[in-house]
Amino acid sequence: MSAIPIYRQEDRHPQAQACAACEVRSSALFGVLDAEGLDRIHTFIASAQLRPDDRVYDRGSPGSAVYTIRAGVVRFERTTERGDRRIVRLAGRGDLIGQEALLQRPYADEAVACTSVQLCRIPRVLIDELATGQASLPRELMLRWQIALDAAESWMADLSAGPARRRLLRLLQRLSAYADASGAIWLPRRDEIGAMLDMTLETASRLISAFRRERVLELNGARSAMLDTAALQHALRAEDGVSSSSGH
Amino acid sequence: MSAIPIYRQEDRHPQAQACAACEVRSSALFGVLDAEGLDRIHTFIASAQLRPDDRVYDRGSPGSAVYTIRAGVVRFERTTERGDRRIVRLAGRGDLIGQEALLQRPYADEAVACTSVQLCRIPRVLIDELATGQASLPRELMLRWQIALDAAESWMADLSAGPARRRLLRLLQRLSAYADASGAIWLPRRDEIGAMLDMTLETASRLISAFRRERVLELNGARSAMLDTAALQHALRAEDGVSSSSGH
DNA sequence: CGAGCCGTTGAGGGGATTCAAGCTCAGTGG
DNA sequence: CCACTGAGCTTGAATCCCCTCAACGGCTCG
Repeated sequence: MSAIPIYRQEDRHPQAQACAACEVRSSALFGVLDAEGLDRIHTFIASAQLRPDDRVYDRGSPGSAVYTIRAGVVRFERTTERGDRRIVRLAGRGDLIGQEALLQRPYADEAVACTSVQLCRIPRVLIDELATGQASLPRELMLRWQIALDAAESWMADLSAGPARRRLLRLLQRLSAYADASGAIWLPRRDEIGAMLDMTLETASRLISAFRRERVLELNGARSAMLDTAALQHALRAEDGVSSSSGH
Repeated sequence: MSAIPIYRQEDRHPQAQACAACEVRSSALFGVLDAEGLDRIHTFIASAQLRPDDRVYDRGSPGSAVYTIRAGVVRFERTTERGDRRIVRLAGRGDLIGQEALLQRPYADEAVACTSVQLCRIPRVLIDELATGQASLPRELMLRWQIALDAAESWMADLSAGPARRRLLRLLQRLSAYADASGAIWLPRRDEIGAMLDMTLETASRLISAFRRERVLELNGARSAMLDTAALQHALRAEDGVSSSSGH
């Protein structure tokens, strides 16, 4: 960027340049920092590239860093007492994850890459240090927490209630928010859909097949699909409109 | 408390004395403040008594205060696009609610008293003011956020999956954490159980009846019951043990 | 090329919903 | 005093959605 003084260009750590050029910076945690601030922290931040099913961190492990998602989709899993796993939430581009590390607490969930994922690892000590100087940082952190809380609650409200068909339609609607440049969405494996929506993989498969017949969805390789958003909205309205108003 | 200087006793605002004597103070937000700190803030804090079904705040209304729950149970509700309400989480003694107000955001949920509830209303501006002086306050706030996030995710993980019987057993287990001095738990109305666990009120009623026959539960007036925790644990183990290990 | 993973589809059964009737209990007013 | 009412709870019967069990096909990979 032309605003950066030339004499510092050569001094700057490659990662500092990467941070300055980062396309999610304005919406991410360190959006509040200026170029000088970035210079101070660059050596501690590491960017990483994950492949599908790579773990970001495990539930219960001592948290020493938070992560900003630059690209891709990450899921949060828990294992119930009965031993089956549940996916409780998704996170995507611009989201901050693993914030419990800032409180020196173990991670609350297992975080796993759904798609290929790019993220930045930010050590806890770095945030601690910055928080004393940068007054706006705590507020920024609280905002991230509220975003996560809101996501968890809204996931609960409209992905865990009603008939299987409606839950899956709602999930597709959410996945469309994570669509890539070509408009293709990440389509979970059938058993992953089951873990998200509390249904069996067979039910998920039958529904996906139905949506294909209804032209709501068009498969595009194994884990990718194109959505017909108009047809999706139509199907959702049909779900919400017809049946009785109490319960489901 | 004998540690409080006598000459200040008469000066102290009644609310300041109430705060100093508050039995949840050590676990609540202002546990980090000393007597002097309490003196400064007392005039802004108002305690309130709510009756069942009284609303603390509405979703969407501009948040100007957070609340600490001193006694009772509060539920968070959302209304789905289809028009039916869902209860996404509970909060109880010692919990901080409505934190989104600190970010000058509208409340994310409707908060409603389940039992009779005692709480303290803390204006946003008061927290803003204290945050500049009291360095430990932001950390304390973040901790509350993480507690809320964890509650929402664990609610999702074990109250929204599996057969109706198991979900209701799990709910009873959670409600036992909010039992009063006599050991009695708050028992929701049948349609409220439905809104929490995504089942019809008839199913909830049938299950409650079954639990009474099995001596897991003994009704104790309309909204109150005694739990046999041993029988409850036994029933839960039976649920988790017998059936197949995949799905439910 | 057989093994294993993932997805699809079918048949049958069971658990939860739907529809319906009746019950208790508190509040109200004749 | 007691029928009247309505809200909440219970229970029954029938239906249906979804789960369970099962078989099969496509695909990758050793």
